[in-house]
Amino acid sequence: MSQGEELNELLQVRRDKLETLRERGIAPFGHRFERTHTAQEILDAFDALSKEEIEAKNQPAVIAGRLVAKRKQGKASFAHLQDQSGKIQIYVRKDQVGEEAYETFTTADLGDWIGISGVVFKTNRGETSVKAKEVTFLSKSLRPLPEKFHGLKDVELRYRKRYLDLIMNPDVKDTFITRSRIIRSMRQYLDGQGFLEVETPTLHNIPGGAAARPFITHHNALDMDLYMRIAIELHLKRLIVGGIEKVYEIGRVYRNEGISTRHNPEFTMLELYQAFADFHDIMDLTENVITHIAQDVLGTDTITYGEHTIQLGKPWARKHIVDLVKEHTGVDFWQEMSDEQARQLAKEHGVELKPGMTFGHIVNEFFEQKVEEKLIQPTFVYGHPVAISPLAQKNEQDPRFTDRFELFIVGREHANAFTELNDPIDQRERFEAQVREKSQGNDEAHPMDEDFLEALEYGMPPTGGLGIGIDRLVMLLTNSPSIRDVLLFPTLRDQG
RNA sequence: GACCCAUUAGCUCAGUCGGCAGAGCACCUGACUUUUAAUCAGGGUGUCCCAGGUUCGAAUCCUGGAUGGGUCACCA
Repeated sequence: MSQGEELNELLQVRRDKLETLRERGIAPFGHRFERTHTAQEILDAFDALSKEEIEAKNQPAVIAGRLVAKRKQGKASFAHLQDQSGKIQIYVRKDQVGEEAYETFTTADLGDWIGISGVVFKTNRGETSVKAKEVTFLSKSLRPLPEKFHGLKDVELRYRKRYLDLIMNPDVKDTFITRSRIIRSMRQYLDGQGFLEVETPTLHNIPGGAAARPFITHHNALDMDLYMRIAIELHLKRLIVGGIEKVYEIGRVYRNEGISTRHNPEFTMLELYQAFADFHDIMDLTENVITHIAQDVLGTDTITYGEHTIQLGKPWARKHIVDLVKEHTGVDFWQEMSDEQARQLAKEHGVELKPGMTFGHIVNEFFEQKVEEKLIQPTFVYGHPVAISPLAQKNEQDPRFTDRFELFIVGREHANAFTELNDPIDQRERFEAQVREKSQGNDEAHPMDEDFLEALEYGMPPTGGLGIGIDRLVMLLTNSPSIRDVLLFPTLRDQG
């Protein structure tokens, strides 16, 4: 509440009640409170028992929660308290708690935090509840909660005031609990495979490791611009050079791009590098880690996403990008051809190109415009063209393509991986090609990174690397249609 | 960035052809000792997103803007 804001009746009433509490010697913002049970613990232990069985146990319980429903009935009241585990009904009688405490309870507002000490019982209607012997006022709520039946639906309010969304919509909390479990499961799996988790800088001197526009920031004391990282890649590969053979980081990356149901400017990536491995090994690892997470967190490898039923059970399809383009369009990019011939094919098939695109870009455009959205079941698409893969090793048989794959599920990219380019001379040429692209207007082309090249020149073992977008994986496993549903506080414009 | 849609009470939403701003929940007053979207009686609490314009008169029509959502673009 800003200082000057005039209080409407709803807000003023609550402030008046706060004063009344103070006058009666009750702290409106109280102190520690020791409880014996959560709401769910009581339900788990007693809900299956009969009214008589519960009565015979005469089980004391101390609970605490937010008052979310209240049904006053003269000298007795029913209400529901909500804690992190769920809701439980309480029954407060004037003749049990005394006049003072009953007054405190009946004048409490929805949203206030209350502690109850009493015994577990079951009502005539069969709801397991706690009958109060003592009422402790814990904390005052000065603003009214959203409506109890319809909840909070306004999407903008749900994102801007996520706490209200969490109070009113139980599914939301479940999604974020699942998100936490997914990440924990991922860590446990990788740790079990002997990977070392590390933390590398998010402030970079050169924004590399991906093709994306960065956020620029400034360090005052050094008087220099820094970039928020767009990928973790180049630092983890330096660690491979340093002899850490299995390494990963789960962390935030930042890309200065558009916002959509699948893109947030900051998002969470897993990146992982394994010495002496190639992209085939990484495919196996990717399958293993995702099916492990699904089994561990959801207990199944068959999941529902929107209208689709997805089989996450192994093995997943593995298809070359050129074969997929051929399958879906009839165009055969295995044949040797000039950039001009490729452009002609794009024109014939209605594939839109930007100026300066070469053979490799055009193959990729065919894939993105004609194939990608059709890959519903898990599919490893491999063999991406060199032109769009400046950090991947070339394929030995056909150097137009690389030993790289992307994982597609429900038509979306979920992972990107390759046999890492460890030839510093080739890497320099790739960077130089990217710099040329940049000068031709591709502002997402990769910049030259001399420091990284120097690291490669000391010798990097053959290495397989992987990136998984955690947010999209959570979307998939929680059946969430928008990335904002799996981010507690998605990026929004400043309120006008 | 383009196009489409939305914005009315704390929340969820109506509002007809341009003619006094509405409902339910929440809230306030009262009744009520096993209720549960408690019930009963009474009470409307508002910058109709903002700024202009048209009109005797605008929540409603027009123009511009803000915020959000969707689609597209961007995102290897």
